[in-house]
Amino acid sequence: MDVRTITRCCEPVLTAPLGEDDAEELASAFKVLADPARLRLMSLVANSPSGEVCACDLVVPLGRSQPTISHHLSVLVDAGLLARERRGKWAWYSMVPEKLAVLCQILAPSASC
Amino acid sequence: MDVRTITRCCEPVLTAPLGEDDAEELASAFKVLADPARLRLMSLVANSPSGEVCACDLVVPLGRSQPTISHHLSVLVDAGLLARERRGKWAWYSMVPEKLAVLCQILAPSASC
DNA sequence: GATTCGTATTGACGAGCATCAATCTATCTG
DNA sequence: CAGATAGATTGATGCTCGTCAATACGAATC
Repeated sequence: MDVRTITRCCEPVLTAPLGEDDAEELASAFKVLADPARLRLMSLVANSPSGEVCACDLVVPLGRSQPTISHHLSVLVDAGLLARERRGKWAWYSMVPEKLAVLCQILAPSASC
Repeated sequence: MDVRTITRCCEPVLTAPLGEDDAEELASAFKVLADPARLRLMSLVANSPSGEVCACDLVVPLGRSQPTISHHLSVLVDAGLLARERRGKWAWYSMVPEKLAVLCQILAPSASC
């Protein structure tokens, strides 16, 4: 199972025993969400009217250093939860909402489909 | 926001900016899921025909020591994801599926409701 | 080309946690 | 009560990771 490639609805992991490899992979996906700074970053991007946010506008509201913000943004991009686009000196980030829905469906398929 | 007390549907955190305290709490909830041993334990309980599993039947399939299994089960119970019932010498565990659905709805409200 | 500015990377430090061995607690059975 | 068994707790260890200071990279401007 590759969490990052699952796209169709209703792939309920909790309706079949989970092997060690699959569990490791799914745990890695949740690990990305298990950090308050990353959740706040996603929240700020998700609530931007334009649908994207400049990295330069994320350091102050988060209250962390610039390298820390850059690190968390990279983790979110690597996980496929955010998309990065460079424009000149600035980096703009936008949501990839499908990834969240996939994790949701894995957890609670009965609630979604 | 108290993740463990939210019961109604559609409480989309990602449609409103997330404060540091709320983010910390939500991150803690995901941290519980961000471990392969705990995911496998939940998977085994969720797939039990009787709806409950004796702790004595979880040590061997997980391939971890008895104290480690006991530790993870306690974490899951404390998070409200599993319920524990003692019967004599044995401890039986069952799912509390509502908690998973709550996390799902927080993440991807549009997919569920 | 030199400077400036935004972002990414590197290295180091400290906290948190998954794990196990040893021990303790509780319950059942002679 | 004594022994046995299931589960929880304690203490220690090693690893992961969030964080920051310092630095490197890249693009725009002069």
